[in-house]
Amino acid sequence: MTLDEILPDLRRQAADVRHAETGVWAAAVLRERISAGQLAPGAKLSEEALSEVLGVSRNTLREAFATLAAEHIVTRIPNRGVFVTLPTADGVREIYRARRILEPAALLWGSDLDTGDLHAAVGRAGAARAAGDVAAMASANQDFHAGVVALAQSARLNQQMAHVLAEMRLVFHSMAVDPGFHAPYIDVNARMLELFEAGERAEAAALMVNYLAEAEHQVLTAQRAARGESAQARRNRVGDYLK
Amino acid sequence: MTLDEILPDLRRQAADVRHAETGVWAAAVLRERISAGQLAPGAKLSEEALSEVLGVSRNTLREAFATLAAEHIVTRIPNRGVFVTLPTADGVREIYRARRILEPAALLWGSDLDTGDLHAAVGRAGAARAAGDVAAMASANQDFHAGVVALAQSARLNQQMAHVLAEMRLVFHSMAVDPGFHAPYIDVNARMLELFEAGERAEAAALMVNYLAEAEHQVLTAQRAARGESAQARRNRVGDYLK
DNA sequence: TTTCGGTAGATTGTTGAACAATTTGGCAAC
DNA sequence: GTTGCCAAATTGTTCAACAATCTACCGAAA
Repeated sequence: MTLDEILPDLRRQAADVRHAETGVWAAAVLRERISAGQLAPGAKLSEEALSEVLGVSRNTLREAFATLAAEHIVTRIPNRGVFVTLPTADGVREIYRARRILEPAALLWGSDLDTGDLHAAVGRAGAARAAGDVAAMASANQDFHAGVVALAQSARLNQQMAHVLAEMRLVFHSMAVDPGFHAPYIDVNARMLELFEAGERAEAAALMVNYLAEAEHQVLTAQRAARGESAQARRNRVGDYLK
Repeated sequence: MTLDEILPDLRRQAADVRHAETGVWAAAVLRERISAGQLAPGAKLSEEALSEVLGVSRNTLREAFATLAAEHIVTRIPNRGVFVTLPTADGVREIYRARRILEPAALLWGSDLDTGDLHAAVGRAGAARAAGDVAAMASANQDFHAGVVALAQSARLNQQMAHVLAEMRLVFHSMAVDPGFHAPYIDVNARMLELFEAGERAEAAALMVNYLAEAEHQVLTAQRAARGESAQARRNRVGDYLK
């Protein structure tokens, strides 16, 4: 999907902006659009076009860009512009290095007082699989892993995990995802939750480590496969904005 | 130390700014000054005064503020201004919740290929203690713990830890630190490194968990003690900028 | 005296225009 | 097919202005 196609949409959303927080608002709008895949990885975010469409000044838009860049959602190349981050293989490995620390550690040392969100996520994932809804399956899976990190009860780790998952969505958007990709992991998640609640934390953590290693491998493989065939398409898409 | 006192200093530093990156540069200058304690927690960062002194426009300065706010170094209150973050007890607890995940996990699952930085930090800490240099002791201790997280080999976790340690410096700047505060931890660090290199990772991680629990308790106690006696002084200091 | 509004001044939030610096792409010359 | 240079487009940054909001001050009422 190109920038031009969602311009009307964005224009509609740019009706009510109040004093004090326009920059935050603009960042939220862009974050949301990127997360939904409407602004694809590699796309250039033109200052002039976006500021016009969002109805904010270039200065305010730049404040939003600074926020998104800090979240790695967007990449700034000096004097060239701002682009939706296009995940690389190294980027994927970096993501999983972080996840292999955060998630097992949360299982080992986190609080076991409230696992409601985890149960809910497992439930949603199962329902999504039954309904054959791939997007809902992916979303529920992300919720589960965010919930695991939430066991650590640290706002900044939750935020970090949110950023990591946002970048994972970019990874998925930058390649074709096999419809059966997420399905096998649903049972693994359920099993992890079971172990965790039974007090078998070390086992749960070990399962998480295995899960993440396996997932990383699959993602890297899929990404490698996608890279070749979509390189030309991506060039075209980016070309739209550079022109 | 008040803003007025370091204005000349900043003005000197604001000589060479180039195209493309002024905002980043301004953020770096402020980050450095805050880290060094020259801009104390609670101090208001006036847009007009700072932009004038740094020789950047208010717009560019605001871009820097957005970056620092994302790092929690600075707190933005809408329509009131930007302040150097004044750590609260809850803030301290939040920091230690994150550290109790990151640091033990890095010891458990991190790479053991390069412990050079850790040995160096332990060495520096010992030398600093021998020399009675409290600041160097604190700095070396921070280097050690940053080095532990670095074992995870994740750029974003390293960055997260850097932010956490920056906020810890704010905590120390917001209270009087007992000269003997850091000394006992030097041996604990050395012992942790010893265990880690002997392959006793679980033991090293357990020691880390204890260390962090103990440190959190001490910091909270010291903070509580400092809060009452310095409340008036802080009010005065902040008052300088509100005038 | 204390409290309650209300107003004036100061500061932040945001915009739009302007110019400087850099990149890009085309075009000529070799 | 390179190489070098120029023109157009885009980003980087500043400046001045105005809107919105907060703070502090001050007089009126209790």
